[in-house]
Amino acid sequence: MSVSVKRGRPPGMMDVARLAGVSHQTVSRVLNEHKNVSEQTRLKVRAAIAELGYRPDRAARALVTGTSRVIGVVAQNSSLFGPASMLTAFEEAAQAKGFAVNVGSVRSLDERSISEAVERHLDQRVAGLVVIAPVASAGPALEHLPADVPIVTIDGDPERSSTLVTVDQVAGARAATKRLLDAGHRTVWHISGPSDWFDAAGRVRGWEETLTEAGIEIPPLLTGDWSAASGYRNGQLLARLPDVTAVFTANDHIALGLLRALNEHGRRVPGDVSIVGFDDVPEAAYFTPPLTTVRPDFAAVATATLELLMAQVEQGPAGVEAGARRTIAPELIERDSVARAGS
Amino acid sequence: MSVSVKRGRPPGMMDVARLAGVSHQTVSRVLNEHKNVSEQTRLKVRAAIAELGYRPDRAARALVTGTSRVIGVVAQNSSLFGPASMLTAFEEAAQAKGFAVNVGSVRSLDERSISEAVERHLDQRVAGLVVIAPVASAGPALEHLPADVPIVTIDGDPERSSTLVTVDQVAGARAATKRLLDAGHRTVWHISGPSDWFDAAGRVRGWEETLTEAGIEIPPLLTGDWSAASGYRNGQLLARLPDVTAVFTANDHIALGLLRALNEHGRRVPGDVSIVGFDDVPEAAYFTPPLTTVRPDFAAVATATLELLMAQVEQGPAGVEAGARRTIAPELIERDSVARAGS
DNA sequence: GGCGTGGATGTTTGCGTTCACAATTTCGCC
DNA sequence: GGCGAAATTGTGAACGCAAACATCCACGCC
Repeated sequence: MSVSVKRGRPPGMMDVARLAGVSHQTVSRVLNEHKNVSEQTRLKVRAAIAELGYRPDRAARALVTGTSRVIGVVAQNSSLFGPASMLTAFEEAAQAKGFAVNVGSVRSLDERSISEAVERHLDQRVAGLVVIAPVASAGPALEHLPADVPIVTIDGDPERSSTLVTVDQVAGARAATKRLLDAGHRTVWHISGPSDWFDAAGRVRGWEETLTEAGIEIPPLLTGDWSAASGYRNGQLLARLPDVTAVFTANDHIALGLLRALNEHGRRVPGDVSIVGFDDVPEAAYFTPPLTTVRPDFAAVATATLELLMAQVEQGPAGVEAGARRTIAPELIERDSVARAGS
Repeated sequence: MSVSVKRGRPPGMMDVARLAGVSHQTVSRVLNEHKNVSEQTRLKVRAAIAELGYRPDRAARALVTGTSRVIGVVAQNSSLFGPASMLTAFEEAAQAKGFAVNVGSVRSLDERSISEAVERHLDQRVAGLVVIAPVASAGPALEHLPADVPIVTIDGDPERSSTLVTVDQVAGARAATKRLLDAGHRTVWHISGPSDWFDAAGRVRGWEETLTEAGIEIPPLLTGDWSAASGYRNGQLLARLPDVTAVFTANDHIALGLLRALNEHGRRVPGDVSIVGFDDVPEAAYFTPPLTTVRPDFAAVATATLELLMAQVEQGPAGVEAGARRTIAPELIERDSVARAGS
């Protein structure tokens, strides 16, 4: 609080240099932790910085270096649990590495919206881009962007050659389905997410494959939209089919809706029907009954994403390219919504 | 794709000016939509911009104008429904006004963490700051920042003189409590949020006031931490007290945990116990039974916040100061978790 | 003792933009 | 038909910083 001369502009490197009795370049060197600065002057400069309350101007730095320490994230603005969790997990990881995160949320995941969000980020000259693009329509939006901007896609199109981090939906779905089969159920039904989501598709595939491998005929697929409402709607149907004893839902919220439908129809969980969800939302342990579910490791996804991105940022995008990938295996969390068939 | 000469640097205003046959300043004028530019040159410049794929460099602009079009938001990184919803709602609103949003999430809401996050944003020379600071400990962190940075606090300390936007917790709690009383219950219990949260305190107060005004003695306060787990824990207790017939929970997740506890103890909702929650999480309608709850209007909060912030940004922080306030009234959403006493 | 070597510091330049001011053109009007 | 005001365009800074290059100094070596 020593000096509070209210000049128009905040203090710059020059001011610090003057106060410390050195050149502005020396100040710059101290800031960037160059070697070849004597301990003595380093201290003087540090003191001057503190006294003036000086902060380096990122804009000026960005201007001269041509790059910022900001990462742009494109995500859906809904409060869908998965994407939202990804976002905060990533933000935290980036922060630890000294990067700021710019969110460009998007109302819907169509090509146009995503393109616009990406453009906005490009305008800001972000150092890198993370796109949480779980649907096919997002692909084309990323086709035509400058080759030299580092980008990592989360839950994007496995077919495309981009750098990608995904949760292993298939493995998660297999674990869920297998758990139900192992409990002695003759077959397992599935309420899926929206069919244009890769996540949903992967979960359907894991379910189908597991059934097929067990030589079981695949029951009709029910389609939801991640919402509890869709779980309830489909549940109305399932609840009337007495031979339905095991359901794997594409996420926990669908499971919640299903739970209510089953309950209203007098079918007990897990007594009459066993259920496995996906996501492990924090409340899943307090559903009635506590939900057995599949937990994706969002922190791991965030870390992997950042690693891949940093590699590109540092080595230049050409260095790594070739579509590096990372797949994160989810984990089955056992709780009380699964019981042995006929028990 | 007409021109793709791979120069090191992206094209600048100079390049555009040369191509259009005008001065760089004219390009600048076109970009900033100055009057006094003839339609003809405007078109020429636009064409040149398009041809080169030119993007103005925000860093350079920020350098010279001394301000950016970026707003920093400090929020808790947890996936707590309220704060997360605020964040996305605000992001969307800001975007519509042409502002980018920089998230600085924070692990816990203590003074140090918040201070650090604020510092990070200040380093980035944000145009304004939004702090979602629902706890008292956050106050001091905002005490000593430069007077000239626009800042709006969401759900902050009502006692402090800062510019503030809040959900009217007291009114919401009153509505919830009153609803229960109107249904004929002799009294209403409450499971609160963490006591250091203003939101939680406000809800407690609304509950107490309503009871007091009705001449009812206030039952012991049970304290939770927003989690379903805490609802369950407190529910164990409540479930054993036969005279508990109405509970107002500080949020929907607590209600969910309570629901499970009640269920396990064979107490039916709403038959034996009526419940009202708070937040209206998307799944609340699919709890068993569907939860009557209080819905805060996050979009309205976001809009109000942005308005207050913009006023400061535009008129300079001095213009508005004096702690402008906005309070958003929540709405009671009737569903099936409340029944007449003794029915 | 001259010369090289390398550490410490200073000087200059330019990043891409806006701002303040200057220069030029256009046009109305008597 | 010329003069002033307004419209349009251009010129030269300056913003705060890092990179490249230049300078100075101390030290050790043959």
